[in-house]
Amino acid sequence: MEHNDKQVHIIETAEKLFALHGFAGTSIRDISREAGINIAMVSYYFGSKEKLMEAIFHHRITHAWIAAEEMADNNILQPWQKVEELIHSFVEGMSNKSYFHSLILRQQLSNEMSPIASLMDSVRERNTNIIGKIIREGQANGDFKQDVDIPLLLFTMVGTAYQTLHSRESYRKMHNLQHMTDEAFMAEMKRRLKQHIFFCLKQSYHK
Amino acid sequence: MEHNDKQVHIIETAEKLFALHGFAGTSIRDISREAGINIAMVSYYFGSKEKLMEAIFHHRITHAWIAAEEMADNNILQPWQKVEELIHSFVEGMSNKSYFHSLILRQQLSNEMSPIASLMDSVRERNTNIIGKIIREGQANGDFKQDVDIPLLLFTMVGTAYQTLHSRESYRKMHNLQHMTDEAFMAEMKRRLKQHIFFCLKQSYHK
Amino acid sequence: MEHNDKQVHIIETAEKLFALHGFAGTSIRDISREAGINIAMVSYYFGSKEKLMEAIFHHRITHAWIAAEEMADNNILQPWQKVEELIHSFVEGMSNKSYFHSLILRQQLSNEMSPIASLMDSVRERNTNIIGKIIREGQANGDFKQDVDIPLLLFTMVGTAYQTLHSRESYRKMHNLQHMTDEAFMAEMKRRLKQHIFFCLKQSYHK
Amino acid sequence: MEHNDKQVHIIETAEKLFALHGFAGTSIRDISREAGINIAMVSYYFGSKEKLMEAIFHHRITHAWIAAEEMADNNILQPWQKVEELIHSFVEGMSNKSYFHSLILRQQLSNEMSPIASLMDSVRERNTNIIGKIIREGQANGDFKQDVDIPLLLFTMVGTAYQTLHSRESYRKMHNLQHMTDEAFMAEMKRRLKQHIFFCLKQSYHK
DNA sequence: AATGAATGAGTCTTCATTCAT
DNA sequence: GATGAATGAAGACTCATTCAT
Repeated sequence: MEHNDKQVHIIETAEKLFALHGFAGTSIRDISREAGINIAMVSYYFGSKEKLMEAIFHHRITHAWIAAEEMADNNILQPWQKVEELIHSFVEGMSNKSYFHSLILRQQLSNEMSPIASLMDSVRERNTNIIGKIIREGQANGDFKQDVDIPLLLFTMVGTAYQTLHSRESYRKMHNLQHMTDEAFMAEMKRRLKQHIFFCLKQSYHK
Repeated sequence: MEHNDKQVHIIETAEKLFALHGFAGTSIRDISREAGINIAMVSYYFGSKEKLMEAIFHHRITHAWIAAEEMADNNILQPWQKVEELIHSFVEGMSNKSYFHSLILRQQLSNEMSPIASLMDSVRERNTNIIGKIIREGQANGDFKQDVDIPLLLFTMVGTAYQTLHSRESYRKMHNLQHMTDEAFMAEMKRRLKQHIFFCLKQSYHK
Repeated sequence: MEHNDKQVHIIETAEKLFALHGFAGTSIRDISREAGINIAMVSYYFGSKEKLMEAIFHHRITHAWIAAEEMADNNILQPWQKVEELIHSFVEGMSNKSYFHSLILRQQLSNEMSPIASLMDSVRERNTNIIGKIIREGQANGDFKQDVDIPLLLFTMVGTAYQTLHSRESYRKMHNLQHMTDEAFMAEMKRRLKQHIFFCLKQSYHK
Repeated sequence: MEHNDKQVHIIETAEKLFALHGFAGTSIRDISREAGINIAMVSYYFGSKEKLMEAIFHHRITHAWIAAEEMADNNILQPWQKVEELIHSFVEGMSNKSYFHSLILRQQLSNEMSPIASLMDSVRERNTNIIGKIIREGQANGDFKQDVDIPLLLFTMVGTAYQTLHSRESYRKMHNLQHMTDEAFMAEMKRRLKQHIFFCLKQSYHK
């Protein structure tokens, strides 16, 4: 399950190309050309194109969301601070690993039964549980209403973030922010996005 | 630009397969098998696989959103009613043409310059203008705050709806609604979804 | 065997395209597009693409070379005048029906047994006989040497004319005749060509 | 630019088939069947059918005509001996590489602009220069007339040789030489052909 | 451990031809 | 008599994968 440097290089190259052109739209030749490796390396290291895709998911998922779980169990932060922290880490995660999140979205669109699909299902379930734990804690201490629809809340967070990050150029144009540097613009957009999501959730379910 | 019955049949079959498996992941052979037609028909009618994809978009987009434009100019409805109506028609549209909306999402993920991309850009621009018009009307009569971030508002609506409709089975399982018929469940989910989006927007930006 | 106007139009269009791009390199679609007729017309009128090719040859050959035969039997002209006349009519024929002569050359390159090949063989035999008759007449009255190699003589005439007419632009450039009109240049080139061929033959075999 | 044995085998097989049936009339399937190789090898080695055609020309042209250039600059031979030598090497070259010369002729018939066409143009120019050099040398020492039309002279040499070598069977039949072995016949025909061309040129332009 | 050579299956597209009208 | 619709076969080319080295 551990990958050496060369394997990681292939994985991340493939992640990018699969994200941009889809699984079927990316040939092993494309990957090997972009990564500067031999065509036979993919089959050699991963067995097949399919298995390479699975390797990408395992590579990314292994170390993810552990922090979130710890935070949910944290006793110092207030529920709303936890939500804020969750939104923050989610938006940052998505914008840092944007290729991977494109992959997730693509995988979700092809609703097939596959090892990857099962893996993602379990991830989604875990995420729901984390949020559920926070929400229930908030309901217990009177911060949240009783009729919060947790999945919808998760969908709003995920969906809004997806949509915004994938439409960054439209967003920039609509707000006439072309004068900013790329970095400054991204920072500003993420700031507004986090605030916006937080407002959406807070106002909807605040008691 | 007009398509006969057989052409529409091919278009809708391709729309479904492209939505499920992607453009590159769907072969003309797959389409012709599923549609029960000869393999050569696709090239015969549309010229190429690429042109077939364009035909799908033109087929769907031609008659869309005209109602929304009319509604925005409507003088009887209040701004918030218009937003409600917009959410309603958007969610209904997306759930009725779910394959097509998967296609849009896929197209958005491959951020390439193409005739289709330009077409979608203009559609997005039009949608933004419609909402903008409603919001500004609401700001004028004091219904909305002044600092509404219209693009983010659009992204929340679109993103939440996408995410929910594509995760309908997860949603069903999380709420233990397996006892309902498919129709009843969909109706209930859409009801909750519309209400949720409306709350998100209303509470965030209501003055 | 008689062709109506529409059929002749198809024949001549096909002749041009076959000459330029070869038989296999020209599709029935190309022909019908260029001729402005329906795709099914070729099969309808001629049965098949192959049969259309045969029709082209029959169309052109039926009325050809009859004059040459008459001239050979003529009693007034001297043998060398007949040769001169032959060269003249051959060069003119080739430059007037240049597409057809390209076809002949192409057919000759594919040394296949076919109805067309047999037809051309008989034409070549007839041409050889005509020249043979003139030469023998010249040998009888002492104008020609006895050891004239008639086929080689024919090949020189045909080959030189072919080569020159197909390299007209090279010829023009080599002689810096770009200032002339196309018509004037062609006339001049044909004049030189005829004279050149005549000299080649006359000087070689004149007694 | 260097080709291994297998590539040369493919090149020469394709050369033969293209010569006999034309470029469009020869499928990659035909070539691979005749050469006893896998269909994908052509694309694998040469990239495309078109590139294979270019490879044929580069393969043949690279080492050609260098001898001729050296001979033209030779100080021992007399101009007429050089012409004789030129005719000899040209006829031999054409009969040894008859498939390739069919290809050249075919390429010339389709007067298209292509990398190959440019290549052939430069070859033709070089050949003309070589002959021109010899002729001018002959004019200087009084062997040739002043008004020699060099291009026409070249066309006679090339055209006669082409025409004769491609009509060898007709020639054999016309002279009743079926009793000779193929080798003996070819030797005899080439002997007569060279002499014939030499006479044509000599008598036309000898002072 | 790593790779260049090779291939059978599959890709999209075009072909000449047929047939119902 | 003439044609638009339709198709099976074949076209060139690319694919993921294997194997000998």
